[in-house]
Amino acid sequence: MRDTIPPETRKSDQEIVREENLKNLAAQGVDVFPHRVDVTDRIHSIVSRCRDMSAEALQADEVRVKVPGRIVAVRKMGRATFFHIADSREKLQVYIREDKIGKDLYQRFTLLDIGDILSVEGPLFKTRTGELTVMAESYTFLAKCLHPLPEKWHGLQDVELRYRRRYLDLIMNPEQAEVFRVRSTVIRQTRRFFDERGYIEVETPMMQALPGGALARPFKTFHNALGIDLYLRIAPELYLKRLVVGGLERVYEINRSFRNEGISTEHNPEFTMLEFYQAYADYNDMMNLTEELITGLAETIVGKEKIPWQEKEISLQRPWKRIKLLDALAESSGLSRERLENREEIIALASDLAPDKTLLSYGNALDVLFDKYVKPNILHPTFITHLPKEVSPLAKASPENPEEAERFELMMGGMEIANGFSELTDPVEQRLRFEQQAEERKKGDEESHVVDMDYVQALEYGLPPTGGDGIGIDRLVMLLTDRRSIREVILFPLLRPKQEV
RNA sequence: GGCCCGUUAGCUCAAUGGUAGAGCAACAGACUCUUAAUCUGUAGGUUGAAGGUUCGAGUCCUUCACGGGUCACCA
Repeated sequence: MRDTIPPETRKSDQEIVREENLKNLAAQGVDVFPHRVDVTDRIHSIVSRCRDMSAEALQADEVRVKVPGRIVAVRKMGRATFFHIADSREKLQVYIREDKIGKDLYQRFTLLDIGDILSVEGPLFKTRTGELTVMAESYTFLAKCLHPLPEKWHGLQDVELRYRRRYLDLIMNPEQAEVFRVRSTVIRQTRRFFDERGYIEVETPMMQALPGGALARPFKTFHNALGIDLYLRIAPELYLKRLVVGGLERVYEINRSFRNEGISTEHNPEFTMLEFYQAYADYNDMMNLTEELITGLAETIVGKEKIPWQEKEISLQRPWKRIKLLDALAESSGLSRERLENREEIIALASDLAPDKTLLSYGNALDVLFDKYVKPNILHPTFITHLPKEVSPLAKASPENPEEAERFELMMGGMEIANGFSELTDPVEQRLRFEQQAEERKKGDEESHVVDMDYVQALEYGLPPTGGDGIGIDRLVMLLTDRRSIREVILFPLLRPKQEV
């Protein structure tokens, strides 16, 4: 186990030096935890404004700045020092010399360490090598960094430390900070996308007495005053459709759902999902909307129709491929349609592929085959449609084939990104589907859908034909930033807590 | 949960079973346009934890902890 001793009980020599430097600063009358600071500029704005100005122009304009930043590199040469300050985006060089700033302030600067935060005031100039630089005429101490920063050249590499102390990752690895800017852009633009289309954003319960809307195991918790068990939601779906019953014809929600499952490069126990529902629409409309949303995001973030993905390229050129599940299976597994429709044979086949899996229904079995033969090989966005009705208890059956649902899953980069369908609106049918799920549960399938009679009652008041869709935001961000692990796009992914020894 | 890999100085990494090293960072000194600054010198370690084998273990064995990957579970 690493890092088991709390920092306060074991200090490196470097940490002791930093503490001493802080004490010395305080002894010199420096306010080491200042309340307020006047800054007029940011590194980013200075760089973007003045990077391309000539040395002469800078001098003529006498551009003065007062800019805060963290010291990330120091090059001391006797009575003059160059150092770089940085934020999570960019660096800016500062030149400080004893004859400009005075002996006392220059001496005091030796009490500052790499990692400290300060603000620097002075005019901008260009060095001989042409680098934009602040000539420090004064500086203000803003915060002490009591630990040495990771290595300046390689940054912070240790994956575990990067997740546990994400702030260090953000300080040391600007390209990582960029991932989270992209994430913010995805969410902001998604909101705008739906707002522009007459949707309203809503918030529905994350604590639910009956966890429904997906086939998954929930987290359980307890409400003291009511004395009842509650579950963290596995999906907002059933509440959002209640709102459509209530006449909110277009609703969306972006927020966390929670599933009590294994952790992998594509699964975090809490994850951000976008769900949207539109009255008077069906699953085809939802596929179209999904295409529009994602191509729009890619255009903003990547700037083109081909996005880099793990040494390859994903083409987002529309229209995206739409193929029935059984056809996709037939294509890539070599099994004929006849055999694929033979329930017993498929179940037996899937049992061989997934021997640990008990309770194999035909629908589950197709799923096993799909995960094995089709999913890993899908690079470009593809809608897999007409999934088995028995694994789609909330979707309308297909008119052509009552065993299939008017449902799609969007796959790309080997991942499932979206899942949508024509919502089942018939309350009698819905009740029947719930009862079938209850049978599965009795057999021991913990992921079967719970019976939610309150939801059935809502349907009894009339849900118009409605299309619904859920998109995994984390996975979408993975695709748009070319990250292979979901932990790279979640600021604080779930890790097992460290034990104190 | 199975299997594989990793854990060594603050960080990035070395080290045939035989005295634990380097670079960066730190400390002391030189140095007023450097930029992975340079030069000289110094210090820094319970090698993730606990056992075991051995004359001798960072290295081999066992168990455990945490992480990564993969398969399974799981949308």
